Amino acid sequence: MRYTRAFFPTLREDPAEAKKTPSHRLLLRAGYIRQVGAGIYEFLPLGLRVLRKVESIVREEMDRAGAQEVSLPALLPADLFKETGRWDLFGSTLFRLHDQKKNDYHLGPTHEEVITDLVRSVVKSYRQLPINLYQIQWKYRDEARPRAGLLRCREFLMKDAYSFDADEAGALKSYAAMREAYKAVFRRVGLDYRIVSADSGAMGGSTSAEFQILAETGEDAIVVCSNCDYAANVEAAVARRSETSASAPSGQRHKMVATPDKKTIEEVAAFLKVETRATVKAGAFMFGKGPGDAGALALTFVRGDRRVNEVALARELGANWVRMAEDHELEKAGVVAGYVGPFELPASVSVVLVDGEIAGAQDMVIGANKAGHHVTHASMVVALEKLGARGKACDIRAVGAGDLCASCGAALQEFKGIEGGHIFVLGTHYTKKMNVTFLDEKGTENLIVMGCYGIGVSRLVASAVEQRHDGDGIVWPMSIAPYHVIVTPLAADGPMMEAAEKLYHSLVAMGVEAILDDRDERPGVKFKDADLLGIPLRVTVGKKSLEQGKLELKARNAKDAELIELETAAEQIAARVKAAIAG
RNA sequence: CGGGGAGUAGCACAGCCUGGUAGUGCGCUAGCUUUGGGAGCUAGAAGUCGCGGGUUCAAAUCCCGCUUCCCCGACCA
Repeated sequence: MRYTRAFFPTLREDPAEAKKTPSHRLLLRAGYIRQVGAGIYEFLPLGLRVLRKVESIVREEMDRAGAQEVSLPALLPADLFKETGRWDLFGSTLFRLHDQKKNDYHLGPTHEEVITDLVRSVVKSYRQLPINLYQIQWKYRDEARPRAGLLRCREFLMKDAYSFDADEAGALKSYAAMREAYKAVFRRVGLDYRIVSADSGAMGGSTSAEFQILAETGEDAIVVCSNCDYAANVEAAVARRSETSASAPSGQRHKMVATPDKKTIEEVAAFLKVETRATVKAGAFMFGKGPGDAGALALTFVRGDRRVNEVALARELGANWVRMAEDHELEKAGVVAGYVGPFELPASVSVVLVDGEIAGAQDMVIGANKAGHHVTHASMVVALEKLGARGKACDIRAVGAGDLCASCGAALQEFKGIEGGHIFVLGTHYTKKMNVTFLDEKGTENLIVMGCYGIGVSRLVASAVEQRHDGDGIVWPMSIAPYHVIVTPLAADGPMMEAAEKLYHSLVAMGVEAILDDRDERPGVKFKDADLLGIPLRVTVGKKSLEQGKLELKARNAKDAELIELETAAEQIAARVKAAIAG
């Protein structure tokens, strides 16, 4: 590509709409993407080339793993989502529309129903299983708040694969194959990532893992063991229960004390002169199944210095949604906000969860269920006994940095991550709802067991930039760079330009993707643009070195340039590109 | 969906409070000089001031409504 003919609209200044997220800022500035609306982007020539490369890597690894590519529509009639209930369940995130006959349609946010319907119409026998079908398709979700450029869009490119097996064991095998394929994809794209166990949500999944790309701008928090291979999304994380200072009986009788206007843990602990870890923090949540469900009240108790993990809470409650209760909801149940405790609870409170870490604690400060009062020297053991069937001890506390690994006891580290991929065993969640069966060897009808596997293709592009950029611009890995090399003559005509032309043509002939910066610009401008674009290799054709029969080769991620022989430059560069792609 | 901010030339922004000829820098066009990390000078082109309504002799500026975008939070199969 000759730069003078290229559609590379770079910006000298940071666009106002993207000051925050590095990938957003740089992809816009370097002319890879343009924003059309909130969470809607155009891919310009450079951006599309990168997107296509990531797509190709994904496609190669999926094909290698035995999956077959299909293309399902982005525009879908509502019937299938209505069949599984997701027409209602998806709520406002679904882009809905109707045709001229007023029939309901939507844009596909994900394609479980469509693919399941396809397989349902074809597969009748165990002989046809297993199958793994995938597509690379634009998905549409009406995100309440699109943000961070390509990281959270309303239109985004996703690879989604769906496996269909005769039984759970087969599904696990398919899952394992996808896990390996994903590892290959993330490695080839050049991403620093962690595979973490994840919450499967309420969608009936049993086994699932996320491929989390480490980045400061990530929306997810993950914990990783500093010693063993344990890693988890904090939503699903568990940790060793740590010693609570007040775990042993104090020998003192529990006692109600006045704590006027001391509502927060910090206020109470300071007032009673105890550590926050010797107090119990109460929480009140409403939970329910359906989106319109009125919900029920659940009280939670965790150690004073802990927080509740709402996802773990939902899991324990078997709920589809959980939110903090409002004061009027507490009042209605006869509970006093700020002074909630596990003793003397009104009968209207039917669900009480006590975190496992304090379930055995014997000497704690707790709310007295009476305005302005707390109870000291309280035993959670006794509290649980008295609660009977209403109470349950389970792990609902949030896990974070500094907690100890449940499997090996080493310290957990916490990172921010971008969810780049997610693999699930879905089981029969969809096949049951959609009645997708096959006949086994004995002629018995069985439900097909599914798995689903997603990779955010456009999100990986942005993620790569999040991990690979510096003050001057993007630093692409060779495998997904839009071009491998940029040839930069320091004059737009004469011997330097002639040598550059010659090198450029040799490179192209060898299959190297090259840009020739044939613009009549000052060197500084060319260097700045080359750095901003992030092309992995730059060859500078300068006067002095050319007179010695040499060229300067500089890697984008290296500090200095090296001199290479003009004669063999093309071969050397081609070899280097090839080696870098191979990783 | 709750809270905050902003829409003025391709980009970044000033002007608005105190109504009266639409401005600056970058980019763009032409010319001259310059040429190893975003050059200098000269001359130019380029704007329904987000949209609609109102007040006024007169609105980018004041008032009302709408809309879009950004940020924080909630949400995120």
